[in-house]
This record gives sequence, structure tokens and C-alpha cells, in this order.
Amino acid sequence: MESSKAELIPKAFDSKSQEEKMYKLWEDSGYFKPENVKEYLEKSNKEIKKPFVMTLPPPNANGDLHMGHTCGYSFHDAMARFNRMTGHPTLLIAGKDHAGIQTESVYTKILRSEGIDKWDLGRDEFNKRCYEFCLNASNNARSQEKRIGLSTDWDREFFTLDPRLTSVVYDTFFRMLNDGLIYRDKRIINQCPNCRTALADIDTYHKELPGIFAYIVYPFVEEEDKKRAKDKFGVEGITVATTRPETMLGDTAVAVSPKDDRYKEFVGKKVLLPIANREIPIITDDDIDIETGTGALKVTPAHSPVDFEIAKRNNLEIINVINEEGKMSGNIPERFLGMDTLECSKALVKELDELGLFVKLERIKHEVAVCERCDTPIQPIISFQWYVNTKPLAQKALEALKKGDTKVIPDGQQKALTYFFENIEPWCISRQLWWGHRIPIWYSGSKELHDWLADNPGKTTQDFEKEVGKEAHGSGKVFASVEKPEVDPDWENEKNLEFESESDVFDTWFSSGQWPFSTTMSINGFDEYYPTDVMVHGRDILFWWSARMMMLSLYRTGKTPFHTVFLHGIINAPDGSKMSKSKGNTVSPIELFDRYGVDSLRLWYYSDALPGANAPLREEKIKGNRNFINKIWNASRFVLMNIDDSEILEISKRLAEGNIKSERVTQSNAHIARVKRYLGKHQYNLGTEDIREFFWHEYCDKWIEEVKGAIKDEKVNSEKRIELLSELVYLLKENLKIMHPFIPYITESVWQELVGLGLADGILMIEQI
RNA sequence: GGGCGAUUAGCUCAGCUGGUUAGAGCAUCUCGUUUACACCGAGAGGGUCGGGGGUUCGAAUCCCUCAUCGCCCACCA
Repeated sequence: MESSKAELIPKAFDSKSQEEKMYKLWEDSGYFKPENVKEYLEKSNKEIKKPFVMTLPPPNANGDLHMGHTCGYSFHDAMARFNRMTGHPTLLIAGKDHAGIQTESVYTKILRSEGIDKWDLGRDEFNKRCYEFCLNASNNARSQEKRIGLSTDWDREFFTLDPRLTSVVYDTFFRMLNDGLIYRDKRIINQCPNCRTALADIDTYHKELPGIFAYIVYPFVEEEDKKRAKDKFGVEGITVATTRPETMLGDTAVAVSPKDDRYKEFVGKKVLLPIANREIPIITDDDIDIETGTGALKVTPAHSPVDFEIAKRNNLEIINVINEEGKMSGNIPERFLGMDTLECSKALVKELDELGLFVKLERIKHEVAVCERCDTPIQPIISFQWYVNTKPLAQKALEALKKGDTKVIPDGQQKALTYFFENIEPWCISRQLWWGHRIPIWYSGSKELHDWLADNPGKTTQDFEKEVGKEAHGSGKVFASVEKPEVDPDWENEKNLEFESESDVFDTWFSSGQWPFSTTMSINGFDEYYPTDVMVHGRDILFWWSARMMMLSLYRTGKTPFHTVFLHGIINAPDGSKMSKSKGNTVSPIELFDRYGVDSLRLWYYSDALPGANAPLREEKIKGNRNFINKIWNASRFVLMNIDDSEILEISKRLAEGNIKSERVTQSNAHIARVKRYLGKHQYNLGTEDIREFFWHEYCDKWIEEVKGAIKDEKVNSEKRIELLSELVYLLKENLKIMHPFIPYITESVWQELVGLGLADGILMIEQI
């Protein structure tokens, strides 16, 4: 073999340095922008198809990417690159999420480590600093997104609290309010007494804790009832069982099952709630289980979700006895005021025992909802919240699914989504946090006044002043606007008019649910880029996110935001269990990148993290993929090494003529067409299997070996050598193209080696297949 | 309690609308180090496709049923 420039190519593929070089090449080329792709297609006389657009799930601004993020991005990028290479000006819009409670909690801790208390700082200052913190911290996540090869237009990246997005989000809110789709209503929320905030269900988890089950007698009011009860139950009242005795101070009924014969004769009678000394009725409710406890449930509407529902059905009074800090409060005997709930529970048990109304105490273990951040048991308390009436929105979404305007992969999840829309509940969109989009609402007078009036229908501001003992500085009406309103037509005394701003922020999903249109509305070309094409994320957030995006987008734009929802599999720990920080079994994708190269991990995602699957991490497989990547490198290197420098001109001439035909070319074309079909149908696993099988076992093991034998004794520049080597290079180039959407780094690296030798031009990323 | 899914080689999984000896990767075993790659090559072993019924000329593939597992939602006085 003659000496050749190609012999200088290193023996093994050095993934890390190539990744850096290739990403820079792509970014500098400008082809992450659809406008430039369009221009390229125009100039090279290629067909320009409609734009391909995806908005990407924004990761936390302040964190590292985990295996799930990089999994999703691998699929995003494969889709993007495939579409870019098939005539679609392609736009990926990335973002960073402000992530509500998570960031607030992280940043609060950082402040504390600097000796700063967030309450001292105040809301505005906290938010200002936290915003800065997020912008700085996003660099980390962004560099990791770049590492995986994500071909995103970084000039169009968004932070979810970007003012441009905020104005779209607010606008949606105003429209919905106008259309009567948003309203204020009372409900039970999860209060964390430690974090002093309300938590969404998703921010809590259930933990088995030791607890008590206390049996307490509520004596009847009428002597006659007492006597009958004494005969029947041995006590002069009805016995209830509870895990939380302290809540009895807020009881407003005792409920039994309508099918429960034991209590039938007492339904409608009254008992005297001990200690609080309030008369409360015995009622029936279908939700009561005869078997549990005594079959008689003490109903505390303000501090139990089930009881709250019962109260609503039966028009019961709702009495708050626990405040936001988990302390006893409200209209209760003074000696209990300010007590901790546990303390109060013990005090009550003691007093009840002295009154002879305490039957027994069982020690039990039970599941308690606790705060995900601090493990404090949550306190259900009642409060006013902002709601979206989701029913009509879900109806539209259902129609879109039915018509096929949006399709979910895998199929089974589409059924689940349909079921979700059919049984949708009102959506609570207010959160008691600082960090997020503040709800653009102003209360004339005060929030307290507004809620008091809502709570007391028919009463007036004068009644409020009299009964609450505070001055009213407005009508109590609500004004929707970003800026503080100037006047209230319903309030004559302009001088003492005051407005209180809503302190709550939106549920993160209310703003991220507008992601596909809030982002595309904030860049030039909304009409061109919306609706987007595919939404990719893990199936764990299907209801939280895609469902909301469908509803809000249909409402706001009249169009479904994407035609396909692609749900990739969930990456688990090697033993099949869920990865979680608390279990300490997480694996960093960045480490795997370093060890095996990005392409190797991408391939693993395509073959294992299929829609509908759970994929336990298999490092051996990633290693196997690394071997394949290296195989591509070496096969390419071998082909190039076999070409003498003096032959390059002739070979490149033949490549340019473009009429290389052979049985191998025919086979290769058939293979490429097949892989294109797989990519078109989102069958990445089959595509992956096919490129591996074909390149390794056909191109390398057979064709290269055949050609090797055939040219062994041929002289440099002989027709046979030129013909066979041209064919080999041609096949290599065609296969690099079809493999590029899956494994961009190795393929572009080889392509650039070809460019260096004069056997190819430009950038593989933009080649058309 | 409601919903969705899974059960195929030692492991992780493919197998489209039912049709030739059921596939891949990794692992295992044998052989091979002549200048692309040992992150290699040639070859081999390994599965009564969870159990039981049914439809069919024919079923891993469709239907019923049982068992086991997973995920999501709701709830737990």
C-alpha cells in the first residue's frame, strides 16, 4: 500500500473531542435555524417542504439533566435531523423551566446558607434574585443539551418566566376569565405547615407512619335518644373513631351509611359535640363504609377532603380550626388556641377521658400524605382557590383525538388520555408561592373582603365591617389586570379605595400548558411554525402536560398544538426499580457520555426506551453500541487508507457524475428506503437494528472484505481499483447520511474526514436523503 | 377502587393487519492474532413464545379465562 494522508486518521474514535468539534461546526453553520435551511434548499434546487417544528420540554433551570431528559432529547434530535435532511426547514425551541416550588425551595436553601432569610428579603427582591440565579444556572443544563447534539436554535431559547411568554399567559387568563372558564372556589388544599405553602398532590407522597385510632363518644342531646343508645350500644351516644382527635373541634356532623341498620333510628337526631359543646346532626352518606371503625364518621369539612365532599352534598357548615402554620385556631375554646395539632390531640384525649367519653385508643400504622421536600405531614385546610372549568376544554380535546388531529404513541396511552378527558375534574391553578407567574388579579378593598363576601352570600361590605371588625376599602370586587386599577365603579368613596394584589402564582402547568403557542407567538413566524409537529416526553407527565397543552392550545388558537405525542419509555435503575435521588440510584447521563460517547447512549435509547416500555439501564448494551460506533470509524478509515492520494481526483469525479450503479448500490438503496420508512413511522428501534445490521454485517463484513480481495493485486489507478473504491466511498457516504439522524457525531466526523480528502463537501447535517 | 399495559433465549427486548426451520443486542462456548477495527473475524449452543380453553386448514400474533408483574389516577375516619 502506498502512503496516504488518510493513514494519519487515529485508530479509535475519540468521541469527546469530536463531539465538541462537530457541535461547534453545526452551530457555526447556522443550520439550526430553519431560515438558513430554507435558503440552502433554495440554492441547491431542492424541494422545500413545510417547516418541521417541535417545542422541547424545558428542564429545571437550576439542575443537571437526568437520564429521562437526555432520552427525550435523543428522540427529539433524531426527528429533527431526519426532517432537516428530507426537505423540512426545521426548528427546535428549547427552554428552561422556572419550576415553581422546586426552585423556590432550592433557592431558599441557598439564601439560608448565605445567612439570608427569604422573609426578610421580601417577595419582589426574592424573585429578582431568583430570576438572576436561574439565568446563570441555566448554562449548565444548556451545555448538557448541546452535548447530546440537540440541534436547537439557541437564539430562540426561552426561560418560562420570560416577559414575552408571561404576556401571552396573562392574555390567555384574561380571555378565559371573560369567557367564564375561570372562577374562584373553595376547596381543601394540602398545606405544608413547615414550608408554609400549599402543595399540589404531585408535590406530596404517602408515607406509612405510626398513628392512633381513637374511639370517642358523642352523647345525644335528647334524653330519650340517650336511653335508647345506652340500651343498644352501652353508652349514651354514638361512638366515632378517628386518627386525628384534634379535628373534632371542627366537626359539623356525624355521618353513617344509609344501609347501616345499627344507626337507622338515630339518623336525623342530634348529638352534642363534646368540649366544643355544639349540637350537630347524624346524617347519612353513601361514601361511608360500614366496616371501618364504628361505621360512624365524624365529619370535619374544613380538614378532610372526604368530609368536605360530604359537607357539600349535605349543606353542612364548614368550620376552620387549624391555620396555615398547623396551629389550632378559629372559634374554639381558648385553652386550645395556638396549640400544635399533636399537642391538642393529647389534651383533648385527656379531657374526654375525664368526661368519660373516651372509649379506647388503638395504635395503628397508616399512610399519611407528607411534603415531598421536608417530610412534614401535610395539613388539609380549606381555602379559596382559582379554578379552570376544564369540561368544555376537554370536550374539544376529545374531538381532536377522535378526529385524529392528534395521535398518541403508544396507542394504549391514547386510550388513557381519552379516559382522562372524559372524566376530567376542575383544575386548581393557584399556588401559594412567590416564585412563578403572579396571578394578575386585584381585589378592590382586600382579598379577605372578597372571600368573606363570597362566603356569606347576601351580605354587604357594611356587614363585613361589623362582623369582622375591619374597615372595607373597596367593593370586594375582582379586577383582572397586570397593573393596579385606578378606579372601582362600585365603590363611591374614592378616597379610601385600596386594591390588594393577588398573592398567589399560577400552577406551573398553567403556563407550561401554553408552551407550544406562547413560544411560537413570541418569535417571528407564528403562522409558519404553529401548530407544531411532534411533542416528545415521558408518559409520566401525559396528563399533567400534553393534556393541558391540548386544552389550552385549542382554546387559544383553535388548533391542536401538535399532530403527534410521542411518549418515550421510562429509564429505570439496572435492577428495574425507579431512579430517584432519595434512593441514591440515579445514573448521570453525562458520565455515560464521557465513558462511551453520546452516540452510543443515543442508540441505546432508540433501541430500549420505546414508547410504552420501562427500560432498565443496561451498560453492556451501551458498550456494545460504542463498539459499533468504533466499527464505523475503522471501516471508514480503512476505505480511505486504501485510496492513494493520486486516485482521489478521479474518484471524486465519478462520485460527482452520480451514476454509480451496482448490485450493492441497489441493495443499499433498498436498505435506505426501509430505514426512512421506519423513521417516518417513529420506529426507531427497527431503524437502529437495521443500520447496525446493514453497515456492520453487509458493508463491513461482506463488501469491504470482497473489495479488499479484489483489489489486492491491482495497480494504483487501475480501472478496477477506481471503480470499486468509488463504489465503496459512494456507499459509505449514502450510509453515513441515513445513519446521521441516529448517530450524528460519528457520521459527521467521518464526513468531515471525507471533506478533508476532497471526497465530500459541506456538512452532513444538511445533506438530503 | 378506576384506568392502561406487560408476561417470547441467561439478561434487556423486537416480532406490522394470523402463514416458510421464532429474531437482535449483551452474556456463554469453540476456533482464529496475514497491515481497518480484539471496541475484531468465523462459527456454535440456548426458547413446548406465563397456565388453561376457544376461533381457524394454520396462532407468539385474534377471543375468553386464570395467574403474576408494572405504571398512572383516585382514596385511605
